[in-house]
Amino acid sequence: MTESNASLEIAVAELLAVTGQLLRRLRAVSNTRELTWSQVAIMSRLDDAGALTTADLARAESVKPQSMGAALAVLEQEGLVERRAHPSDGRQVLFTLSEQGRETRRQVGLAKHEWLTAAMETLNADERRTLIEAIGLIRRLCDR
Amino acid sequence: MTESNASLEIAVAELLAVTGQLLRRLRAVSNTRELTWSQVAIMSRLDDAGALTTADLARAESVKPQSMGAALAVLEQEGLVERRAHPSDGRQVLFTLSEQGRETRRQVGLAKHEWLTAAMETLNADERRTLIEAIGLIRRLCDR
DNA sequence: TATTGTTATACTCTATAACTATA
DNA sequence: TATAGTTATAGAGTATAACAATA
Repeated sequence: MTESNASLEIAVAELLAVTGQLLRRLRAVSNTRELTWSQVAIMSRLDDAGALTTADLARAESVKPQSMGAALAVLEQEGLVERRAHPSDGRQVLFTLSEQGRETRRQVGLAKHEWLTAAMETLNADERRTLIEAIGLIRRLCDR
Repeated sequence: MTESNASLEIAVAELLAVTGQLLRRLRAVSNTRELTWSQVAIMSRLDDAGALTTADLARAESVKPQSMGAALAVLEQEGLVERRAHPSDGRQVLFTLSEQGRETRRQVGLAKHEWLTAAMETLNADERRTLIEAIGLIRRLCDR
């Protein structure tokens, strides 16, 4: 029990460390001026879901609605997302990817993935399986 | 091959998505005013390594030396790290954790881990093993 | 000349607080 | 009253550019 707690604590510290490390590494290698990682994340959500409100996106990305509103305003100004009124609730605003947004996301998104794709190609089949399984686990932790 | 590339690309996208998600989730749950995640990361490095230069830390955390310098200046001002001259190279500056830094890191660090620790406790033994293995793999990707 | 670090400046991401409009 | 969104403001984290000191 003591031992298991200790190893759990180590695992927690390592997961935190490696998450930050991966994030900064990604920022360092992909310094394109075209789309930031946060923008890619938002656009991916919209591409998957079709249309989402500011609040939906904020919840999904674990940020405050005001923060998401600011991010969406930038994307809208750049013509990458479009807003339309909610059909039945006048308070809500629905966002979708614009055609240009879809195209930009496809091109820039892939370019931004390059480094990580190359890195993951160095893993063998077992290792990739482990990593993919772990991704599902982390997602579960986040959704708790 | 096409299939394997497609699944690799999906894995890349998912890893990126879940990394950002975990990061924002952590920021959202641990909004303590005491230490930021970046500060915890730097202090952990110093605790592990003993003494490191600005450039060492910048490399380790994949940020520019100027960025690391700014972060260290804040930590120093708060009495959490101490600087001393390099014994043989007058340009370099060595940083170590202060006694207060070590103590703060222990207390605040553990508090900041709480949410993730609780989340990881919901995983079974197999799942934890998978996650721990994946952490090592991601570290390898980052160090490439 | 190359390296280490500092200073000045700016941008991104996010937060909190106060407000408006709609339900 | 409660919810969705906006506006205003601030702080953390990082980057680039220009500089000084040392190797």
